[in-house]
Amino acid sequence: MNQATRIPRGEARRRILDAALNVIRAQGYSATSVDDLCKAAGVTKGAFFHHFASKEELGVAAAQHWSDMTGGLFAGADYHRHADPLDRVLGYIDFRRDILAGEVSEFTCLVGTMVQEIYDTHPDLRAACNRTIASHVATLVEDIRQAREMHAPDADWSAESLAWHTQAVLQGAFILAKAKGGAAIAADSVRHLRRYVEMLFAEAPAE
Amino acid sequence: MNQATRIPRGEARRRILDAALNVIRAQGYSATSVDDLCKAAGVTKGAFFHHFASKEELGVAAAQHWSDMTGGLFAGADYHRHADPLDRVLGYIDFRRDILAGEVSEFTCLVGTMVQEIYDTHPDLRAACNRTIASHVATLVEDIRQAREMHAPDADWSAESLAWHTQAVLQGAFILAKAKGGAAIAADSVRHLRRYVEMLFAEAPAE
DNA sequence: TAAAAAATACCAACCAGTCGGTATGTTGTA
DNA sequence: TACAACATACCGACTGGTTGGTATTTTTTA
Repeated sequence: MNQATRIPRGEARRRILDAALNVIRAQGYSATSVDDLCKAAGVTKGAFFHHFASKEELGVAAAQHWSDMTGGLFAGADYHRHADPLDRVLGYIDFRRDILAGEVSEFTCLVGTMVQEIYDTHPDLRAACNRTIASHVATLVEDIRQAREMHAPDADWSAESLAWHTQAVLQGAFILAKAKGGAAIAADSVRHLRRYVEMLFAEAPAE
Repeated sequence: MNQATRIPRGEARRRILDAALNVIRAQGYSATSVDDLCKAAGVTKGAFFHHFASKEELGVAAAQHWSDMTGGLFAGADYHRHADPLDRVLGYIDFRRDILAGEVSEFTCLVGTMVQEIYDTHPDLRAACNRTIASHVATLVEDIRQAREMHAPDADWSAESLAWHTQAVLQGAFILAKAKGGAAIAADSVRHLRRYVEMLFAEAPAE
């Protein structure tokens, strides 16, 4: 009967992955059933298990899909245009703050949500989430390293550890936003993060 | 047959709550079934639903129980002995860092884990988690306010926002620890937080 | 027409929650 | 102080519905 709404052949997998991004961010991984995903994607269960051997495998693929989507978003953002690497780092932080708008489920992180629930019960999915976070961290490290060499070469912290710290602040900010029911508290935390980075690179040279 | 292992009358409720703290932190809220909780607590399903009208109501009670347990832990810690409020704030941060040891599920936060999953689907439980975090934040605000007045009265941030920021860092650090499978990365982030607080209160007066 | 892609129908295990009933107090009263 | 009346705590089999996953059939396209 609903021929008009039939989905084009070959698109089921992508539609399931796109649906997973939204549904899992709103409901969590465990509370999201395969049927929920099929309904949101507009496909049948048969199509689902044709493309994914299990729910966990979908989760792993969704983590990679999230990595691809957000990777494109950040790669295309224009904070990269700054000549000074510190401006690129601060531009990244500002970009993250600007994103904090609208519904909570729209700006929070898929892999942060998933790994919170499944880290001890689904090793492969945990590893996939870790890969996604680590690959995003890797895109920050080079700018931070350059900024450190230029502005704070003797600092007692590593570029890697600061890059991971930015992710800790963001992930924690998402949790507070979920608890309070709004983005404002998250933006406050990102502003503290910006101030911290400014101070790290503004310190007077050793006297 | 197992008369010896029968649990004393009146202890079922407490045992369920204690079990919930551990099981939910390890498996997440949604993935934890009522039967899981009953098994871990050594009680029957009948006892469970005698004390809690629903799984969500158990979650709400567990958030309060967590608040009571951790509230006692922090109230009894000896960073409160410092005369300078800044030392109390830094002592709190060090205390949080020292706690980061052992199994991930033993140092992570119950309400952070729960609210991540259920913020959009279980309003009462979300509110309970928010109350727990807010009440912990409240225990920090007074020390931060005093430290601010003493060391940085003209700062362009509020005591409340810094207190919430500490929780963002901690919650985010837990997520990274879950993703990476160890406490080390979390301790790194808490060290960044300490450095930030030190710098906030060490700034030279306006020139 | 062969093979991939998707739909349909179905299963056994499991889920949150219910129910009738028992064991163990606690309270009122003579 | 004895005992009836009642309340609380607990038990575990059971229910309707849902779960992740499978087996089979139909459709599409190369």
